[in-house]
Amino acid sequence: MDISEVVRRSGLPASTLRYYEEKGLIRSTGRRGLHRVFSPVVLEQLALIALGRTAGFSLDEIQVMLGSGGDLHIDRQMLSSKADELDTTIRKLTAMRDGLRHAAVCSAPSHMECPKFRRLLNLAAAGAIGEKNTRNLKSSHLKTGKNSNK
Amino acid sequence: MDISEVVRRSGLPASTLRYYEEKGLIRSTGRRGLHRVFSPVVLEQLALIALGRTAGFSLDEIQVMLGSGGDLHIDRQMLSSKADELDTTIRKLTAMRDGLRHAAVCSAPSHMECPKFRRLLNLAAAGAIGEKNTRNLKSSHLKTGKNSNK
DNA sequence: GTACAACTTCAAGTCGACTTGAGGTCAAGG
DNA sequence: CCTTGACCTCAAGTCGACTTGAAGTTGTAC
Repeated sequence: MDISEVVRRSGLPASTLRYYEEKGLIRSTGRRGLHRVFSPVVLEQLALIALGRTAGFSLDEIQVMLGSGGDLHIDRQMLSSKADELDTTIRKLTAMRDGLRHAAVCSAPSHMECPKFRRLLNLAAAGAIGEKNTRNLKSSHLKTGKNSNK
Repeated sequence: MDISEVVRRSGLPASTLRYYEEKGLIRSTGRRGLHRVFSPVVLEQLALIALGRTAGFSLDEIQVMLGSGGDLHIDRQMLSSKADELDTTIRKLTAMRDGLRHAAVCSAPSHMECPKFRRLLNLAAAGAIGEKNTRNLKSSHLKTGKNSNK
């Protein structure tokens, strides 16, 4: 497969594939002239990378999991702790979602006067302010506007 | 209150407070000499900002909500749609968590041979690759290491 | 055989939310 | 009055994951 086919089948832009290769996350099996040649295996690896990214792993962490050998060696302990982290995140987001949901239909004249909203506020203050972890928890959903256009 | 008290009570560094002021998210009520003076109201606003950040709003979005007036005017529709986005995120993370959880205890010799893991992989491939939104969903939990230390 | 779209490399730019550093000012305690 | 440390400003740097652009090369269809 040449790069354009990988692009087609993975949905990732060529620049990303080159970037991943440069980082050592994937490998092209050779060159036809200058052009990279990929084995279909790369598609599976890309799916794995996507999986990892979605789970919140950084590319560096993923690189470790993929190992330099062909097949992955994933530390089960790491999986477990990552799952726990995810769980914490999920709990937070759930509280947030419920709070937002309520605020959207709350009858209080101002959100500030709604006890539930204030409770949510405290939760946020305790969670995001004043602690050392838990910062940088973004999840910017469909924020790709500028990227995917041009 | 001077800035050091806001720092103490909010847990945010002074640089962040100055940054927020520069961005128009908070306001100092005056100066004592060069030094900023804040009203206690700012603490409530900071909690609100933290809330918004945790829910996945950008600072720009939050700025709109806080309005230039003192009290917030939050679009209920926006809350609702943000809640929906959160919900989608939560669902994804939940699937991911369960998959990881399983992979951590799976008896298959390699993860690749576990049907559940492969299903997760497909899920990730469908979700993160090949679609236009849903990228950039990080949630880097306790990834503040470098920040909070120095 | 030649045009040209598709590939290549490498350096630099982008985005958001801050942080860091240099260099300067000043309110308050002794 | 004078020191000092907390505060100030402004420009530049950081981090991760890519993207963009310029400039060059080349497989392939005609």
